[in-house]
Amino acid sequence: MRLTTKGRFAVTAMLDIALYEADKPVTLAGISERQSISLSYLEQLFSRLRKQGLVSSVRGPGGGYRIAKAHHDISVSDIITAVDEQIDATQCGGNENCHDEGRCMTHELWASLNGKILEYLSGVSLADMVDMQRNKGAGTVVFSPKKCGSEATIAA
Amino acid sequence: MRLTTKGRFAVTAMLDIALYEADKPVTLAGISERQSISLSYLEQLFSRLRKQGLVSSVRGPGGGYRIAKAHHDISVSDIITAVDEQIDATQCGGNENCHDEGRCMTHELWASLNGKILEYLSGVSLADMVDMQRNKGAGTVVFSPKKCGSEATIAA
DNA sequence: TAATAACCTACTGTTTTAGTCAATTATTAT
DNA sequence: ATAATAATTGACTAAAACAGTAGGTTATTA
Repeated sequence: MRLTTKGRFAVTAMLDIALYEADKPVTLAGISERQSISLSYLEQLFSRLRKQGLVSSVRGPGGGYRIAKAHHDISVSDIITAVDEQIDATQCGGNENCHDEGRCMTHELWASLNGKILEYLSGVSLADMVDMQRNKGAGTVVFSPKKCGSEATIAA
Repeated sequence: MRLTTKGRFAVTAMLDIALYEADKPVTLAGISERQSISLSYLEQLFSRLRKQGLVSSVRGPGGGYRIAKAHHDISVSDIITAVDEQIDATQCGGNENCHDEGRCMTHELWASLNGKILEYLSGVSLADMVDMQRNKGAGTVVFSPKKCGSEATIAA
């Protein structure tokens, strides 16, 4: 998988909108200032976020961006995949470059890891992040994992 | 975190040794052939694996590499950190580049994800991989996670 | 009609990845 | 002794990805 500043900035920016959006949409210039992220870089990111339907835009003065869905319907993995365009740890996509028979020896390991990461990131929603941010300094916050006991089962 | 072919090749190579090591140590040339990994690239990787004490080397004819510890005492995360020299998803290491107050808004999220990944990768040992590889085609293999219900608890 | 702000495309410097190449050192078999 | 083997070391490199910059266009509102 790929976890870069692109994904990190995207999550930060989405959280920023979720926190500051009220009657008016939030401008990229505002996000840029508050989070110290380059405006042009934000534009690139939001081009993708908009195409994936995560945000909606309003042009002209007083315009900006809004979160396009309910906050608990957007997961961190949604945001990262929107800007990073792949969240895959296998690299041997479909038993391509493993010269022997089919998939490489460690294929199942990476596929399983991939599942773990995705399971976690898709279990944290924008709403969770907002709650966490608001409760900061107020004690302890717990990320709630969806369910328990989901072993990585591999069929040979 | 950083998950590249470097780490993948290292795990594959270690597994190869674990499978083929008997009375004789295993040569890099042999690994190179079986796993189609460049010999020179393997040399770089094993330089680090040796410095981390994961393998021991024997020079000269009949020489090669051996796994230096018990197979169940080497985890996948040990191997990856040995060659990749960082397994960190935060990037703001110690509240450096967050201009406001201390750590950035999403710091806890990445730290928590980091913990998840590390928890999983350190729970899979070389011995597990060997078992899995030997049991291949014999049905279903399950990676045993250490324990259950380990929520990501974040103190604000 | 002027300001605002999204939108789009192309370009760029730096770092990382994934190696290659060439030489050296230690060990064993002949 | 010496030749072959195999680890060990260090420097170098092409290509890709990352992290932006720059400059312009379009739509909307005051």
